[in-house]
Amino acid sequence: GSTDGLPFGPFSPRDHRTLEGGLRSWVRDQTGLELGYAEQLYTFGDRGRHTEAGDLAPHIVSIGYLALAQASNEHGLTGGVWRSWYHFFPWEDWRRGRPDIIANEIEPRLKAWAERPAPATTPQRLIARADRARMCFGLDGAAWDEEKVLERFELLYEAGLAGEAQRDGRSSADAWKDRPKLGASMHYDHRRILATAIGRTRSKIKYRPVIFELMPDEFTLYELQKTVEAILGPHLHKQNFRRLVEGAGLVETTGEMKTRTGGRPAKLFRFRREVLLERPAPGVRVSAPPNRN
Amino acid sequence: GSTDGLPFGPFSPRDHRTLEGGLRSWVRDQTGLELGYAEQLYTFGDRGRHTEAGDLAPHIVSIGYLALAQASNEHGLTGGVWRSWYHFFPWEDWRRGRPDIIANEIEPRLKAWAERPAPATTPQRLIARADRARMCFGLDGAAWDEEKVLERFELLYEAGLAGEAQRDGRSSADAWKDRPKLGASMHYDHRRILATAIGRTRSKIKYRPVIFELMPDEFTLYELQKTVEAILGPHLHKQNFRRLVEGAGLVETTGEMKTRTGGRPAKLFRFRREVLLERPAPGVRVSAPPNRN
DNA sequence: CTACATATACTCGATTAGAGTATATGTGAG
DNA sequence: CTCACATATACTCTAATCGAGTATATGTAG
Repeated sequence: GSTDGLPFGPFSPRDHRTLEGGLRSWVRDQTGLELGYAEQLYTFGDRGRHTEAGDLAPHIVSIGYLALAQASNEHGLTGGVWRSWYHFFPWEDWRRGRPDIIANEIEPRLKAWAERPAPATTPQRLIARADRARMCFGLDGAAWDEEKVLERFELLYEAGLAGEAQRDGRSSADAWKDRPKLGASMHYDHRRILATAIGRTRSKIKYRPVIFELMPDEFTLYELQKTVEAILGPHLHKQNFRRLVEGAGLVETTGEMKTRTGGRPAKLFRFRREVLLERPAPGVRVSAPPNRN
Repeated sequence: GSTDGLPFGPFSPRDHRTLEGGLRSWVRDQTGLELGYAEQLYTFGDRGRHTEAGDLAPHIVSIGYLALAQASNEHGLTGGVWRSWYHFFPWEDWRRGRPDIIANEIEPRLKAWAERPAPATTPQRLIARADRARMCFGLDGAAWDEEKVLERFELLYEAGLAGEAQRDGRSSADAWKDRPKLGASMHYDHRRILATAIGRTRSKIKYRPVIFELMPDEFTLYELQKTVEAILGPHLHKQNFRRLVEGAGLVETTGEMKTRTGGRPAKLFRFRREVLLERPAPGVRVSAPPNRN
């Protein structure tokens, strides 16, 4: 079908010495992309992960990775297509303020779900459905935590609002059963893996300079800010962002300027590699602005 | 031999629905311990992990977990022995100030190692040996980052200062070859896994209230502080610790007092579960005091 | 030449974090 | 019995940081 999925492949110790080496090699084969920074995310091995493929399929354990590549790399794409991650998680894109889908779709449908009794098998200790919805999606004045990407997806999945839930045969007595599902579905549990990756990226850029894995060698602070915003969601206070990034010693000027920015020309900067030797956890330490519901 | 190792066992989707369920079940069988909080750490699957078992051994992929259990649980231990993690990582224990082993053993031996040329196969981008040693162990005035447990162990391993390196056949032209190795070795790559677990725990308690998984239901703030210090290493400013923990809404008084503390009786506290509904990332947000080299 | 957009410098106030002082109240040695 | 001691707890002070705003510079496009 037209459902998207992540690149994946088998690992054999015969062919590859390390897991990460295997990853790089078949991502190269499948997409033509040369990966930069890569880190392990999570290993998915629960029974029934591959319901999509039928119950008789062999048990597969998948090791999810997060990897970054420079945007310029995209031209070399020989297989697959590029997709914005917000295609699969529209509620995560706060760049133009709180996404409408939260108030229009998520909030009412989750509230309806919260009012139905949870199955008796649910352990005691668990937080009530309504409270989970509130904390995850920042409803009723709660704060939006941009790192809780996985929690939010799992909640929607449990509530039967993700396409995958239906496919996996999770029945849901949802009154909104026939309403469109939220965000584009993916093969297997790949959307879960992607959710983990987004959350990890959002957390990581705050204490490791991985943002520069996505940038060209030279860039303006505005471009850097737009990249950070694309990852984190909310838009940032420009003056403070500058102060932050320069004060943290993350960048240095190249001496060049970039004109044709649509305004005053901007200084070009590059990543200041020495920062790795100076600070234990250098990163873009932005905190989300207060809740803007 | 008398070498220690972590509890481990096989996973079969036949017996267990989830990876974590499998973990809990055979930890219970092997040790009698009932695990509280558990989280996946890392999956170790590189070729040659099991050198100890010989080259012909089948390739084994291990999924490392971090799990916490209450101290009182310890009495139920039916298998294995309890060990302080500082038995394996003596340089991580900063509770009584900077451990002597750093100045007496680690610093001179790492400096000697740094002066020898790195093998030609080492990639360009890598940070120089001396700089890595400096950043990892806070030498020459650099800050000590208590979360870099894995980086430190890997450095010692590479430098041939861990017993496992010798066992794994990593030759090292170390002038100190016959000097005692640092910290107690463990089976396979279990010390690596433990290092990952320590680092993750140190990071986690700062933004998740997992510290209470280790505490009894009621405790004094002093006991809580000692537990945090046992995990993080450095000792904390008592008055500020109180302010922090109470101000964050993490605890509430039970109304009871604990006498026989060796001083003025202390109020008893319990974990305030509601904090989970109030703050997105509640935890013991202590930052390490400035470097005390 | 002027509107506009972006770049960049500087200021201000609130909050927080590190550190210290002061005082309260038990236990146990003599 | 009392006093040294250890711990508990309240409060203060100062510096650093953070969010937010103001002011000004310098291009491009019409």
